[in-house]
Amino acid sequence: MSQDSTHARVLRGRHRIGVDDPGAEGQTARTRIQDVALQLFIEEGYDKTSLREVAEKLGVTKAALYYHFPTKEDIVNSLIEDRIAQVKMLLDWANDQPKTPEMRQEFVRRYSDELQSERHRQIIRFFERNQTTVNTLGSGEAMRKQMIKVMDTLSDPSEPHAVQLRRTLAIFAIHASWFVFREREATEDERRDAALEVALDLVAD
Amino acid sequence: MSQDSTHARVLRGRHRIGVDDPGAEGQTARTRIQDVALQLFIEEGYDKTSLREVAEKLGVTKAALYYHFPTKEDIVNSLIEDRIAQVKMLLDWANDQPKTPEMRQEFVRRYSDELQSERHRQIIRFFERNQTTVNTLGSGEAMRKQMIKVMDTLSDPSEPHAVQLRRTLAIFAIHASWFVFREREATEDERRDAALEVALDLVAD
DNA sequence: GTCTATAGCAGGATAGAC
DNA sequence: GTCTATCCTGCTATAGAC
Repeated sequence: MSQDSTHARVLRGRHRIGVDDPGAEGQTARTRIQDVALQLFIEEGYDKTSLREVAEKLGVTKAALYYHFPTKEDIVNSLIEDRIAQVKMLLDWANDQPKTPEMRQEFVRRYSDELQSERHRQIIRFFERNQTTVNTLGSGEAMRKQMIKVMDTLSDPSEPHAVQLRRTLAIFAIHASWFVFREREATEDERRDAALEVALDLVAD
Repeated sequence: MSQDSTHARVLRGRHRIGVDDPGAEGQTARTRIQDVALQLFIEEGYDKTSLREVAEKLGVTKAALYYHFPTKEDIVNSLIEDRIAQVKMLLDWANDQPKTPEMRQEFVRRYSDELQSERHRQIIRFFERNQTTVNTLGSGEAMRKQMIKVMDTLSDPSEPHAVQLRRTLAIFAIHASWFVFREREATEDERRDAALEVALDLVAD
């Protein structure tokens, strides 16, 4: 064995994060970092997750991360911007529609469908579990404002308060369904069906 | 001016946190610390709030805090334990009642009433905004388990999933109402009435 | 694109005087 | 009960080689 076998062993765990040209799974260095960071941010919280941890889980060093993202916050910002863009498409669609009960139901259906994407589900979980962090970020403020637009799509301030709240709850029903059925045995399909049934009823007339 | 006038000026800002014998406002040193910490934990997040900040806002030093609470986490634990005790009284009442729609409605009414207390509203806000922190605390786990008991009070696993979700949403309706009406003009009375109306409907048959 | 090394700072917590 | 002073640890971020 050579003298530096220990060092070599350590280095063996390391590798490039990813090339800009997406690999077989379509993962770039950027998305790989986002994935790992997002998971840790959900599990341990944004503040308690250090870049050292993220780097280790990726098998690289902290400094390598800084090549892809200028700061820790920028990792979060990039995630939130993806989410904002996604919801914006929903809102753009809704803006071209008449404000009917059918539109609201279709909106809810699309909102639910769109959360089939594991990534977006995770971003929402991140958002819910790190609210104080998100509130200090510019992108967090943008997401809050967008949430208000979603509320405006489902009801408007001229309606009775109870109606406004009831309609808004449709979105909460979908979000909360993961929490509620985590403790009760239910398959993912059952969860989605139940959430949709309740949400659709909440926005009906 | 004496030589140490600057030092004296600094010290003038300091005072004892409180005596064990409650003052005019019934505030002990302990509750004063809890109040200030709770507010900061909500605004900036638990992790981003330093004990230095809490101490400064109270006009004392960090070390003084450590006399009243052995660790930073213990401040949070003390708060959560207060909340758990409060909800436990509600659950104890519910356990002596038959499982009828009327009981559920009365439960919801009591749950809403009990949140007239600013302190408990704040603890809930703290909970919602610092979920990742709370998840690493023993007391947080206890509160999560208690939430499941609340769900069990309003419905049970033998019912259809949509019914379970719908009933559970009654509690979310009350919690979410502060968020929803923060953006829309509504008085506190209007907020409470709307929340109660929606919540009562959700647990009705 | 990744590394080693380190600057620079802030946090939680403790010791011991008063 | 409160203070000053300090320890220790861990973090974000940067410099500069390869």
